[in-house]
Amino acid sequence: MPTTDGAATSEPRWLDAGERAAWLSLAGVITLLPGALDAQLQRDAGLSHFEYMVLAMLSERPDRTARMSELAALANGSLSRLSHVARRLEDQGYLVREACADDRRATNAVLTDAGWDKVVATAPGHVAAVRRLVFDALGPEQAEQLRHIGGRILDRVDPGGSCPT
Amino acid sequence: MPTTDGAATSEPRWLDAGERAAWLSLAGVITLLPGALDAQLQRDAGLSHFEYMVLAMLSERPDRTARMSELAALANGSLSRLSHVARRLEDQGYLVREACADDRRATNAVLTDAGWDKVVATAPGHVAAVRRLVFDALGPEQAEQLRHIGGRILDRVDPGGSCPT
DNA sequence: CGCCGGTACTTGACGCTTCAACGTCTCGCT
DNA sequence: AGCGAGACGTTGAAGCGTCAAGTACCGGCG
Repeated sequence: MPTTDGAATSEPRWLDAGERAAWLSLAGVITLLPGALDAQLQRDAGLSHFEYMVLAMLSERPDRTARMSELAALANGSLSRLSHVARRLEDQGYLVREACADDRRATNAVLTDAGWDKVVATAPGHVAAVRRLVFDALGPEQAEQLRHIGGRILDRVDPGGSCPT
Repeated sequence: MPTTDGAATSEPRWLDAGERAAWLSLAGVITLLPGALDAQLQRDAGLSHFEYMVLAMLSERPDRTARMSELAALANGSLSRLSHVARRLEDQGYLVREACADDRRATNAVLTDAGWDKVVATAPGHVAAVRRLVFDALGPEQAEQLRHIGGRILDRVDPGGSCPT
């Protein structure tokens, strides 16, 4: 396709060797880490990583309740994606959706007791996987660096992200 | 995540506050960055990020040729995934698959001239997106840290990774 | 009061990835 | 030789995410 750059297609600033290496590792991480996480959760709990995030985020809200759009933002997913996932989780009895009294356009997702138990049962294995795949490979100062770097990238990718770090 | 363990699992080592923050940003990055990359490539070139990786990796090989399994590893994907994608790319004329003479189980993927042109036309926009989303947010020393951290995580996630650093 | 733009969410269809099964070929062992 | 285990790649079905409507509702303005 023609190079549709708003302005003239000026010669781009290519990545130098270090940036290129950094990019290749990051690209590897973003394509392989989700699969590794999903594999552990699927095997041990029958959940996808996104499903787990939904349940986990909900478990930390007051009353274990959140609006669908709020929950979608917390889990880093689109509202449509959450809607599909919420139906499946509701079918499995892990959460309930109920109309919101204040604003009848809105829907509240509420974690059931079964959902809470599921999170409690699933969290240890998931944390172990995160530790094994990520933090076991890093020293404390690298974990700190990761936090800053991840935060900065996240600001670029998702300018409306909830928490500034 | 609940701090009480009510399940039959052994007490795990939970993430401390810093690790938790680092993990939340990394989780955000791995769920949102792929979509952002795909969006740019899809809009400007009609390619997914994985398709682009396949073409780009192939373009850097001698004779613009690689075995399917080799190419799958370079692009960080499964052989099955590559097989489906290669069929689509072949239909679009960007590569050809031909039987390998040495080992008749194997298949060689070869980038066509059209495929080469596609990479040349697509690369600048893609590099610009990577720069905008990642490196513009980081200083040189952070890029260096990212390279190390990414490499270490990648070793954990994909123990058979091709390039030792 | 009634309309109109915008918000909140849901739904259905389509495309892509995974998973499991298969066909083919290679190599080592007897 | 011939056999069996394993490597290479392809295929079809099933599941999940995205996209583009569609429904229901709020709030402001004429």
